[in-house]
Amino acid sequence: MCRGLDQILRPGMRVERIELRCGDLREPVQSKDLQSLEGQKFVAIRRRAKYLVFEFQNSLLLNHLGMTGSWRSHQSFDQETPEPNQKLLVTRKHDHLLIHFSNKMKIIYNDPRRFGLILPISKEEEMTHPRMKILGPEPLSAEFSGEFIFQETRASKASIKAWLMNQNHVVGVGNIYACESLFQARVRPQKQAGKITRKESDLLARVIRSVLTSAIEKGGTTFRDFRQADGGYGTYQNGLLVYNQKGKECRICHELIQHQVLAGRSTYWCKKCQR
DNA sequence: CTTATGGCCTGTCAGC
DNA sequence: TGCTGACAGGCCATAA
Repeated sequence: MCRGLDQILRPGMRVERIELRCGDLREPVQSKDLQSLEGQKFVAIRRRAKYLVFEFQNSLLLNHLGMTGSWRSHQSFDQETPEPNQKLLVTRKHDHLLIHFSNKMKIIYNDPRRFGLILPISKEEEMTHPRMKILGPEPLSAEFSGEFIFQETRASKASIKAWLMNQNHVVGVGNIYACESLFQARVRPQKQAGKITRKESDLLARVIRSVLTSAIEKGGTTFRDFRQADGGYGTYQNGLLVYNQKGKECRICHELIQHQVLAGRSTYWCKKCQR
């Protein structure tokens, strides 16, 4: 999503108007909270954990997609042939926020389940905001290593899967990627985090990097309505080894893939390959 | 303090 | 076909 938006948004584009249609998201947001963005130039977009960070001249807009959030763009005005061929702006159900730029480009935030978050903050707050400061290291950063996992899990009585999915420990590892990583590292999701060995920690760090890198390359995992900014689908679901594979044969040992709800989330594993 | 659970929402799918 | 219930990639308030 970040890459898709980066292709569309150009530094210097000015926000003409912010149109909030529904502020009833994870945290309520009101039009007046977003008003100061109007008139500001767009600077850049980046990602921190599962948040998109829109950087403008004087402030930031954080956006978490939750489970079903997505952005698409709309060029409502054809510069070459203005009046007669003007494209109508077509909006859809669950379009909650529209950012209108002065060059007639619009980006539209759509989120059926409204688990997403729109949060305007100042540039100074990026590191100190309660939602930001609790976040663990990026899994693709140097800070995230086998040593890190081993040290940080010593006192934990939670399952390794719950530990990995806790964004305070390491960010970006969601349910699918936790299942897939644990399979590749041959570690059972139910294993107590504090009992993970140093060797398992090293392997886990390596496979998490490779799983996430591969998923990013493939544009993510699409099941139902998760889309990229261009409306396309990711293809990571085609290579899933355990997630959503209940009752199918393990690709390594042909044992049937197990399923249970662990820490409230659907969990898949191979009882023979994973110890 | 840590960990587990239920709930937020709407849409989709399988099964009847 | 239409209905119902289960379930969904995240997170947080609350309970234990």
